[in-house]
Amino acid sequence: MADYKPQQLDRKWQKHWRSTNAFEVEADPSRPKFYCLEMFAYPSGHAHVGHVRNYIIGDICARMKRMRGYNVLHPFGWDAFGLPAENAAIKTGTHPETSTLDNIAHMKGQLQRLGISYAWGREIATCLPEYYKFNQWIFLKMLERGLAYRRRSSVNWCPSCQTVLANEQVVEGACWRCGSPVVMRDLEQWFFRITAYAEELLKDLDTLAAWPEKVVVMQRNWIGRSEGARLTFPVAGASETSVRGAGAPGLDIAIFTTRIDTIYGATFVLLAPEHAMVDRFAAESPDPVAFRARVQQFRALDRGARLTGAIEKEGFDTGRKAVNPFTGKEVPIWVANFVLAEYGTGAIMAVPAHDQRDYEFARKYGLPIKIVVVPRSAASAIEAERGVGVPAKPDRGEGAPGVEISEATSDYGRLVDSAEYSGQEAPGVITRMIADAEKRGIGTGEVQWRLKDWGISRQRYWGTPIPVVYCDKDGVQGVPYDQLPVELPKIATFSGRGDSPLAQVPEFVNTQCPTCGGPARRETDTMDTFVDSSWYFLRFTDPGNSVLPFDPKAAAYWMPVDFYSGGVEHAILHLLYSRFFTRVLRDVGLVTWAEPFTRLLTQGMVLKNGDVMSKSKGNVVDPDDMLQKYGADALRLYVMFVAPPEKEVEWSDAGLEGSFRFLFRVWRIVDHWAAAVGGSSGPASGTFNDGERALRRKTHDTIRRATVDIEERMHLNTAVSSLMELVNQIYAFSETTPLGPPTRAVQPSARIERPETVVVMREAIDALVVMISPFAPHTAEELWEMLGHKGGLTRAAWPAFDAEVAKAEEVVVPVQVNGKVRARLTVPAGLSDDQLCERALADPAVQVHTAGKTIRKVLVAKGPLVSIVAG
RNA sequence: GCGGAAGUGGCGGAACGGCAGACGCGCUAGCCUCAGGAGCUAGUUGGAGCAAUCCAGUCGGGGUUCAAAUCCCCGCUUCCGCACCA
Repeated sequence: MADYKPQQLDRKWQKHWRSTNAFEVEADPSRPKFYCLEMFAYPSGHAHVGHVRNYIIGDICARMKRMRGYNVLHPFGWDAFGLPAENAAIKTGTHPETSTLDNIAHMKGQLQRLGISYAWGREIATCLPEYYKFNQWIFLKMLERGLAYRRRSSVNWCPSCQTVLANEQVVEGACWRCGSPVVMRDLEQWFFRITAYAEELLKDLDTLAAWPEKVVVMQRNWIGRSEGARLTFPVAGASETSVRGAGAPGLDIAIFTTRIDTIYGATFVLLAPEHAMVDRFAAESPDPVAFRARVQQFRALDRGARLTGAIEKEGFDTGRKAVNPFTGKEVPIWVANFVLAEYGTGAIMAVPAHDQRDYEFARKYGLPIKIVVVPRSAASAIEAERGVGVPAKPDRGEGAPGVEISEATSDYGRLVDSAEYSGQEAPGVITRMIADAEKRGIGTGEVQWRLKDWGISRQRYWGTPIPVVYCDKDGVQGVPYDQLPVELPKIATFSGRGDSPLAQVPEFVNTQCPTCGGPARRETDTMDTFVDSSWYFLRFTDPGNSVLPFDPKAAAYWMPVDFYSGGVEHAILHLLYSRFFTRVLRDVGLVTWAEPFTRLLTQGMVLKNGDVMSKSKGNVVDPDDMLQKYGADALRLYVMFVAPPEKEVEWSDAGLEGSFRFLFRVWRIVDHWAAAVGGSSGPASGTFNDGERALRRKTHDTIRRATVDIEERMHLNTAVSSLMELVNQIYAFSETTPLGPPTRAVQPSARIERPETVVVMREAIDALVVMISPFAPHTAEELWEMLGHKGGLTRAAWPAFDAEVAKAEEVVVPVQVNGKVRARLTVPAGLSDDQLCERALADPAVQVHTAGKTIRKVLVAKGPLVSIVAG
């Protein structure tokens, strides 16, 4: 027997694939395309089996589709900018470029040793000017279209290191390096106006039928559309005219609410500590110093406390009043720490009876609570109680009905104590109240989004320079296209001090104004690395283009990505930004559709000792160790067999060994039969005996199952198990032939008398080797060669399923009596329902259970299966 | 709190309303072997029985159906996401 030395096969076939450019492709409109993509990698240095699982999943898909006749694009690249490399540079002095390129080289080797079938000719790395030039190009397009803009925004600042910190550098409110408390600092920053696409991004989620429901829901929540009304609460006493809603500018408080139907219960107004009106009230207050001190307390406290969990709701009275535009009554204005400045208008009307947060706040400070909605279910009970006329408690103040409530009820229902709206019900009354507010000029219907514009400025070195210059005379200007890329200058030392590292490079900062030629300064911030990953899948369609991000024709052929797989941690940001970018590029005219990823798979993580693998936990399984022991194929097969791709799995050495044993089992049986079945060809025909027909049935049934499991259901684990079943049956069949089992040496006298046996065995073994090749490509290629096939496996034809052959001649039909299986009839296939019923009722085991009972019903269900109801 | 997913042998997991536990790991017995942590064969949900077979059984409780792991309702548990979004 030929030795099975998987490590040698790995080397042999990987070399072969490389030297023949086996996986490089060109667009070919005459052939159907398939774009298979795994999320590209951050080059951290070492891939562990958790990362690698994803690449294997994609590879099974890519290899299978190639054999199914598709022109398969399966590229890989590197998400190569980012903070870790810069952090390392600060610590060790190694330049990010050096460490990044080293890491890429190492990880690329790892993936090649796994035999992943990438078109390496299309490899990209986002840290190279050829790539990030087009980040800048897209930025300029956005700038032209008003989709990129500047505004002040706060960043984390470490006063001790004198530097800006990214969110991931802030650990529990403190600097990652020195542990000092982080403060907020306002800087001018660049934003992408993703909110301009909010409506479309939300609506089109409905078209993503082949995305996991979970991801769609997460995106929907993240976008967070809510319908409501923007209403004006004039500040009392500031201007007499404002009471009628024609208020002097700056003296109205705008609020957003989704519950205008509760407005008669709005007994106070709350402002976010950051609300513009707060500063004004402070200035006008009797004691501005004390006022500002309290505000400052909230502004400072907020951020740190929010990380650790729920903060106690606190606030204080501004001493000012606003007029509820519906009741016409004055209500107090408070500042509250839980009101968010960045959502809605930064101010709310508080309805303590119908909002739990407002309720807690009202209770704490003794503010009035007024019930204005009676939920349908509780209506009669509460009305009965109200009827007794329990006096209002002092802390509920004027207008509070005599109903004791212990929590807010936010259910919809019938309005009470709401002037002319009393007795009406949501949702109708909401529409009417908004219409009335619009008529009176005190408000308008409005849609609010939880999604905010995307701040892309990073005060970092290792990223794409933002292609903008500032001229004292001509203002903010995009760098002209013909001056791209704005290259990242080499920096020798990384101090980790200062706001933006690039600001410390005068040769970079000082430039000329593209308009007047006078002195100008460059933007020194770099882009968020999510920009890089928001369009890389398009770059793969035309990675060498130096004029455009990609040729629209290339994208038109290859896109959209047919199968995209990666970690669920990118369910929101990366995927949402990619959908946003694709729409922008559509509006720019480079592509013609909006959704970049047709089918999405979020693969589960690989755990070790019940925990996510990580260097710090010391539980990393290095694929290279496994390759050395068992070869790439056993690892690939195991990772696919252990569970469905979406599920997380616990790593098991024993399981890996089992997969190795299976491959060895395949190797032995193919080797055992290679001489007998190899070399010859032709369709399977002849007069087959029972055993031969059974094997053919199994072969074709396996073809059907494996094809569906891989291509449609992505149940790679069951695809493998069906192949295992086929192998088991091939072994069993082999035992019945003169050649015997592969464990026994073949007798010199052994000869296969029946040509049909050879034909059937060849059909089974050929199909097996082809179908196992996506999982175990090295072993399969070697066996394929051993069987005398020429031309390699990567583009061999996937076996064709023949329904006639797979059809069973005899079927086992279970018979249920009152829902329990009492007999199994072995009958020829194709009996009529009546014949089946007749035989079922005649069966002795059935008669035992129907004896003495009346047969009430007999039916034949698909399967087939006979169901008898007796009683 | 809101939203999502899931609960099946000792373990990983199968089963597009129709034979629960495919396939594998582990374990048990036998064969082969100088030996085996190799290979082969058989067994392996629990309980009763020499056995044929019978009873129970897919988190718990109801329901729909000739038929439910699967569909519906209530509850429990676990995991994940969002988390004061007005």
